Amino acid sequence: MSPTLTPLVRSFVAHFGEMGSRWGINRTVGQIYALIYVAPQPLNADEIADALEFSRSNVSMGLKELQAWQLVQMRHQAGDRREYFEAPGDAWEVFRKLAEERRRREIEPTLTMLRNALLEEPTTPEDRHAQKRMKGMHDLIELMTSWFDDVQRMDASTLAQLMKMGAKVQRLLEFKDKLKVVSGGRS
Amino acid sequence: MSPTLTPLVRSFVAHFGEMGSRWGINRTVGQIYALIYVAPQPLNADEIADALEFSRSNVSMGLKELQAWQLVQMRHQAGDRREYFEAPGDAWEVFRKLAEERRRREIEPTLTMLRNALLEEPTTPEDRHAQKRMKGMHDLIELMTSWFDDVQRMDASTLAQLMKMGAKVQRLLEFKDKLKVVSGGRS
DNA sequence: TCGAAGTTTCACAAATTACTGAAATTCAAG
DNA sequence: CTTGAATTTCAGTAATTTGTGAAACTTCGA
Repeated sequence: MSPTLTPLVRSFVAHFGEMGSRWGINRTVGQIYALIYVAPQPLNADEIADALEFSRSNVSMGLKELQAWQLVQMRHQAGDRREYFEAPGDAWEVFRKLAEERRRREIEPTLTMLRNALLEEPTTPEDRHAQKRMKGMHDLIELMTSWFDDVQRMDASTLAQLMKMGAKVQRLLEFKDKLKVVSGGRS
Repeated sequence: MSPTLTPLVRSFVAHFGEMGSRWGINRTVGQIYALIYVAPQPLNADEIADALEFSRSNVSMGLKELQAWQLVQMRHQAGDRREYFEAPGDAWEVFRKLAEERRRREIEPTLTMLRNALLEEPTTPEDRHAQKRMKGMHDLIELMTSWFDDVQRMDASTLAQLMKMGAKVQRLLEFKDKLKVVSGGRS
């Protein structure tokens, strides 16, 4: 990191580097994102390589990965052929993208594997038991992800409202059930 | 993996090995968990080492980590000094544990860093801008995690109800708002 | 079409992480 | 206490992942 970064930015960037591995991205990628995130204006690859003292190609790879995650977007500036990068400011959108990508990488493959495993005809008692367990895992994941789909489709204000309600949503649900009982409806 | 495993179990275990790295655990740990998860009865360390063809110490380490994640529990069997391990069957509970642990490792450190950064007095325009961005990140994470706390505190049936409703919860919220308007209440 | 500015690829080096087996430790029964 | 089965630690090695710099490639303007 070149001395042109302020200590505040420097420590933010360093933290993202350290956490990167826990988040499934590498150090470099984390730091590049952090730098772009706090920068007051879009940065180009050279500025990033210079500020973080990374090799130019490393920055190029990192930017490519961040674009795959849709965490940064490319902009062009008038009269400059270079590509500039910035981090979208809408935090909700960022969260949504992260969750979506993570799901694609960390959940979907497992769901596919489980579905296939459940199609097999069990041949032994062990397999029969194993399939029961797999079914349990499969059903939970399916429920969670389809709920997540629903939540993601909500607009930000509904979501914010839901979140701010927190556990109070429980009371609302109870209330709803009471209404149904009184009017003789069913779920 | 010894030939005593059926192909079904074998592929389940192999999948957890491959996915392990994406989930922030290592291959060995993933495979050990998978094996315990589908096993019809608790297993001891030797059985695991034998079935997966891992060194005994590797299994020992892996079990230690799984216990730290609270994904397996230890049992003792009468007249046998060895420790036997099994995976809790309640999938909700497993999910809760995973989420909690992940939060502790992946979110809390960042929240702490952000809180500290926001206490600093900005000395330059760049820092002022950087702090604004950090505040945005901080607030979102805080909102998400506190909502998560709320959700976790709900009992399983409320949660299941909420999830099955999915996007329909939006209608319920709108309904609630209408009631408030009619009765002159406020949020 | 040429060349300059920019980006990407690739083979290798460096660093990190995972795994092993021997040695040390723990623990319960005799 | 002593013994021995079981578990854990640890240092060294193996494997994987990450980062570099040179070279290849792309693109756009003249």
